[in-house]
Amino acid sequence: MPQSPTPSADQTPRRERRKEARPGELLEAALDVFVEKGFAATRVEEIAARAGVSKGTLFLYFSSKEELFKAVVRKNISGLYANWSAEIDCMTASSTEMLAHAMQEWWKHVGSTKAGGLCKLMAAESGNFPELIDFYQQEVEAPGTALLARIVQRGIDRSEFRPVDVNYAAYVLKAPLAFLMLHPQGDDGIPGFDPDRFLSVQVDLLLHGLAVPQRPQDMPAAS
Amino acid sequence: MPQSPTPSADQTPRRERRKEARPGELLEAALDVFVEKGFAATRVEEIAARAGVSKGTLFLYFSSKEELFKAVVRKNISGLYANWSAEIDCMTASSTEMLAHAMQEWWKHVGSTKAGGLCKLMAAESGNFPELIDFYQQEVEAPGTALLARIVQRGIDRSEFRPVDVNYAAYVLKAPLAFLMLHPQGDDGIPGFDPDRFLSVQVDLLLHGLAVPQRPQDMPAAS
Amino acid sequence: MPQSPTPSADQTPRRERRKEARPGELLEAALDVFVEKGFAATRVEEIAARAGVSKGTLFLYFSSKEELFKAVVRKNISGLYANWSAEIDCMTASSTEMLAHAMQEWWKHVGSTKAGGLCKLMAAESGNFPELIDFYQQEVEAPGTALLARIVQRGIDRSEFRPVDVNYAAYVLKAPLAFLMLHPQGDDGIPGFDPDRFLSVQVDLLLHGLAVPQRPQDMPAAS
Amino acid sequence: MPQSPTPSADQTPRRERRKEARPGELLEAALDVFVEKGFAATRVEEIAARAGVSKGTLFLYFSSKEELFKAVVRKNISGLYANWSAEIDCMTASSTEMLAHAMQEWWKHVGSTKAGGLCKLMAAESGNFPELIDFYQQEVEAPGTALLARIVQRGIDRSEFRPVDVNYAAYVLKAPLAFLMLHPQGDDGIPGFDPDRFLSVQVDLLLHGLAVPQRPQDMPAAS
DNA sequence: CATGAATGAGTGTTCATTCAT
DNA sequence: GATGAATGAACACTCATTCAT
Repeated sequence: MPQSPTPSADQTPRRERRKEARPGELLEAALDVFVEKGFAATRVEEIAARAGVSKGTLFLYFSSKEELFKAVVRKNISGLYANWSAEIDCMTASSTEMLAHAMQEWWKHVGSTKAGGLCKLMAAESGNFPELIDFYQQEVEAPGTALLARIVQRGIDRSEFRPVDVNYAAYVLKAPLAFLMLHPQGDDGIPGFDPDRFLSVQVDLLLHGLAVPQRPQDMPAAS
Repeated sequence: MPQSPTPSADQTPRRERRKEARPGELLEAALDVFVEKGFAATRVEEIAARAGVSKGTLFLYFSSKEELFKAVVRKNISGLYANWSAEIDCMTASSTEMLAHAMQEWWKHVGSTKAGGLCKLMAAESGNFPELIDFYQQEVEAPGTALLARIVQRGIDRSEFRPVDVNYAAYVLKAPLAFLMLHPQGDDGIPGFDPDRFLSVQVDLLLHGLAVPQRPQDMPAAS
Repeated sequence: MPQSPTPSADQTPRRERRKEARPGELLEAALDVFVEKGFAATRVEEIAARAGVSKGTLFLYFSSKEELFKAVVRKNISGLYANWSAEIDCMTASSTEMLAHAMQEWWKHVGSTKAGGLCKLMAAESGNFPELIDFYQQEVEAPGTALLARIVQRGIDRSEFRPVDVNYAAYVLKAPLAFLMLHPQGDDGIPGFDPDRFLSVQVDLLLHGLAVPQRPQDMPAAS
Repeated sequence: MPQSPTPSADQTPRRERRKEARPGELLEAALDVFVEKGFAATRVEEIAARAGVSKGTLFLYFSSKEELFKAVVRKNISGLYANWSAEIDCMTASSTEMLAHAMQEWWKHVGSTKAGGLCKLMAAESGNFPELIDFYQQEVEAPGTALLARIVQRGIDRSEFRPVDVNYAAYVLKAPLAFLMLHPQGDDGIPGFDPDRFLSVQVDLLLHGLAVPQRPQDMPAAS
């Protein structure tokens, strides 16, 4: 005990400890309210209240409602792509497995969580808030598409996949995720609908097609 | 009820006809503006102006902005799939063609139109209209899924398709349509993204799969 | 009965009559409050309250606090210069009399009235609200200077005045008016100070100089 | 007593000296910011920052923004004219030169400095500080007027000036200074306006008049 | 004494809703 | 019925002031 004679676990004074925790608490509250109400319909005062602070305090940490929203997106979505991209590089699995894995991971960590609500939000309120949509496009949509395109390209390079337009393939792969995200889950959802089952079927179909193979015959290797 | 039982050309004097037409004109204007701006960002004054009436008059027919929105949804979404189902029954094309046709038709007549915009809105601002969500589920989602499921079942029955879970297959087929609807088109959209091209790739992938057939044999190149 | 049987003086309905009076009432109230409190310290709500309307109504007629202020300036100052300039053109008095007249008129109709407070305001809050000061410069200062410069030029042309730099002379002439305006009048003012007397002395000095003429001798006509 | 026990150079430890210097540093910073921004537009936080202390510390020394402003006025305006009066008494120049000198000096040492800015502020926002107005009248306006009046009286006594009402003449002389002070200098000012030139023209006019001498006779051109 | 995190009343502005005409 | 002038409750954001540390 170098310093104070009563060295409890709480060395930092309460005020200071709170200061460091504030942004995180606000970000969490903001995520909840934005997802619940949408961007336009969210009142900053409610976010502040849920974080247990006053309106003024919120603006101490985030300079505007829009900045706060961006911070929420960065914290909950943007960062994930960086990790995933790195993860891809050191995987040895087949590209098929990789694709299935990537989609399942996205659903588990984004789509099925509150972060998924953010994506829904952006799609909905895109018309207004043009600055926000640009940000979202760059920070979320583009990296996501790029990640999937990279896996598809890898599959093509390794002759696992047919040669297709990788960008459109990436969009196709994203579609079911968007679909999943859009649909209300839980009580309001389609009764008996199981997201994981849906993803399995989706991956099976995308990889093997719906059509019955037409009498498998010789096929020249993809040029 | 727009179709009165006595559909004469012009019996009612013009003044009165306008009076009876008012709600319809307002609903039409409201559809336009809501789709363009979103619910929160829409000003009732603009709707009134587009319908050629004063703000006060709007409130004569709809007790609030929210009621007006509900009326718009009810008018435009209900019965969306009524005719289509019948059309299916008398088609003789292959199930593959049917599927491609159905998806393209949906995009052409719903997804890319104002009705599509309404669906986007519903998804987006559903949080604020919990009562509408069931309605939307029953009137739009369920029939759409059923329609696709029927085609898939037909394909399986005729040995055109592999036997798969028809409901999940239907969801899978709806996914790209939802994706398409969600994404902003025109200037705000992804540069270089072509919805029709996207649908082609999608249909190709869903029917033939992404994976190279396991036991590569001779097969004529798909024309 | 097209012509109602009780044709009182009030043919226009009360609501409508008010509508036409509103801008004037608001402008009057705004003049009072702006002069009393300064631009920044004035709350639009107080202006509205003094005009007997709600805050919202004010914005029905003026799109912002700044626009309202500009309108006040236009109504109370800008317009006067146009009249004066025309008046000048048809006067036959000597340039000396004209100058004295112009300055007295300005003091009577602007400087000594609430409008004078506006000028004081502009000088004070010039640092902030750069848009406002540009407007004021163009709308008030420039025309005022131009008017005085014109009279001085006329005097020079008619050999009534010595040839001097007319623009600086105009500034010199404006100086005492600015001085007058700046000084609190009434109870707070300098005891025994009489603005009219001040102007007389000023005009006398500016025209004849303070210095004793040095033995009047031959002097070549101004080239 | 060469090393007096009290007025040493630096007996107090640095910490404490800072403590005692605080109010002065704050007043200096406040002067700067108030003059730059005006009272309403000044943020106490900026004053504190410029003084190198925290916002809270400022309130330790001044109970409110308003009190701080008053203190600034009292510190910077009082005694403005104390020395000048003595200086006048021992000058031997002509009264004409004295007047020109006095006005130029005032502009150089007061009008164009921060103190001048304070006067502008006082005039502008006086409405919000009624108690300061008497103070300003006694400490600034009155002594300034008296000083000029004394010079004019001297000129009359020495037959340099025409006999005029000395008090009003003093006001007339102050007018251009007030005018100068009021007008924004630098970039915001009237383009091409030169304060020194303005003062020259002013002095020339006030001393020799604008009007051509009535009985034009030979007179050497003013050098 | 000094700090700076926290506050909350206050600001200009918007817009759904009302109601006298 | 139809109008549109009027309303006032919100809203995002600011900043003088307080007070726990």
